[in-house]
Amino acid sequence: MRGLSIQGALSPEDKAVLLGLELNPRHMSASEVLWQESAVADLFCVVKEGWAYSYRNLKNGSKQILKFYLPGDIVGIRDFGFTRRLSSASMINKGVIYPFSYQQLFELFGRSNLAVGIMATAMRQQALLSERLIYLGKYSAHEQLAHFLYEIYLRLKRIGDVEDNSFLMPLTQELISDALGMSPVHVSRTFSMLREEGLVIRDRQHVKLPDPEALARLVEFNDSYIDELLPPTFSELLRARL
Amino acid sequence: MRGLSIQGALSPEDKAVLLGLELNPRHMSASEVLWQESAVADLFCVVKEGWAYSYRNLKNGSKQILKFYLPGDIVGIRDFGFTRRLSSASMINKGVIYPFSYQQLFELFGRSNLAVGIMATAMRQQALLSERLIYLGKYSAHEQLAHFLYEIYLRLKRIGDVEDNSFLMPLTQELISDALGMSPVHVSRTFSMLREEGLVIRDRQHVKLPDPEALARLVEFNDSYIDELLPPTFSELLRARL
DNA sequence: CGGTAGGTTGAAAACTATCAATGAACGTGG
DNA sequence: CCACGTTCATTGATAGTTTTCAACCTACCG
Repeated sequence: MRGLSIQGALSPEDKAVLLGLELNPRHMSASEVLWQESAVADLFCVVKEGWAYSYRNLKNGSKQILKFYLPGDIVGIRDFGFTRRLSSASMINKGVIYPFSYQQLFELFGRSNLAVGIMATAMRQQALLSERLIYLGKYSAHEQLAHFLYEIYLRLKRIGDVEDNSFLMPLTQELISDALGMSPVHVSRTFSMLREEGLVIRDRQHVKLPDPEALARLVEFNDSYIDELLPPTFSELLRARL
Repeated sequence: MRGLSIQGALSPEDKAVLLGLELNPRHMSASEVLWQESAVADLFCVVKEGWAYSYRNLKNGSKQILKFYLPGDIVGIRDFGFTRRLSSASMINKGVIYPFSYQQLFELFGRSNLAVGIMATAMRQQALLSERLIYLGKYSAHEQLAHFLYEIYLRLKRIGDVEDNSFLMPLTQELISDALGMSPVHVSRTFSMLREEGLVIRDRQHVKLPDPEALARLVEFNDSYIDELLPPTFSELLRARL
């Protein structure tokens, strides 16, 4: 919050809240893990010394790093609004971190449950962005396009725009190519492959996924980030305020 | 906020705030631009009908799409906390959107300037993620690594860990390869190229950028997302509350 | 002193981009 | 209703980038 302080934007109450936070410096050794993906998400950390990084382990054995954290950075707000961690986090070298619970973050938000909701919504968007990054980094065009289509399918399904595994997708292959970072020509070829495998049927804007589960298996889809429900502990806290 | 409503987590005040928002549906035609990158950022939109997308125009003439927005999605919170847009946004087909000003978002945050700060911090992280996505998608290993190193350089400089254009980077080439989505072997080769061009000198963890400006030109670095200052209008609003 | 982790280099294979040509669908105006 | 231009999609051939596999080297650490 140094930025806000510099700009004189913190009220006495804000400052009191900040100063009232218990600082429990935790000394970390090199390579020490902060948390593993799918662990329960209940805190974030400010890095005081040392470097850290967040990453996702991939099915092919490698991993995709999402971000490096330098001193002063905050690790783990990305999972705010989720029940479980979407990615692992680990130290690179030895250092010191200050953990804060999401509950403390709640209190920082004051009385407004709406603010919590907005924050959670924003973090959900970031989760989608992270997933795309993961696929851009380490997967072939084939898996990327499959993942992309399955994501669209789930998002449309959530708002009731999927019927009989079919939906309307007003995207040209050029737009898709600009999203997935490949050439339009290759998008076309990849669509052909998916069609030959019986995974995707497409006629102009009409897309049908005959076997969504097969697609999901192909891309190992983690659909927790599509789900809009807040974790149970969140709901309790939010209701407790009413 | 449907999710919060479902969970019964909204207080009467929250609901009053929501219902008090003026809804000004705006009808958009296909391909109509919501905003261009580096335009002043002052609002976000909820998509009611139609699809939209946010993207970044690249120097090589193509563009990288960051996200597609479906009905119910929120376009443009990503720029909350920035003076100018980091990416353009545009409709795909025709549709309807509801614009809301960032000032309204402010008010949703209630009295807490801290909450605004946290939100802005989170959005800054998302901006970094977006930049990486852009480079993963459309740039060669050479430009990607250059961009990566320059980002680290700027972030370290901000916290005073750069001296004489040199800094300590405790990353192995394997970690870098996992971040940039390329093989460790290729990271090594790309480092060699940058060394031969006189752009990067590296000895184990010691990195020196003899000519940071040349690197910046190479990657067309947009450093606004590193900068931690909030836009002037923000500061005014925040101070007005004290 | 030897083991290990990290880095470099070479050659072959795989993947993807680019270029170019062709075809299908769609909207528009005559 | 048809002709036409435009956009979008497909296919083939070639070139370029990146990966993989392998060997080798160096610095560091017990």
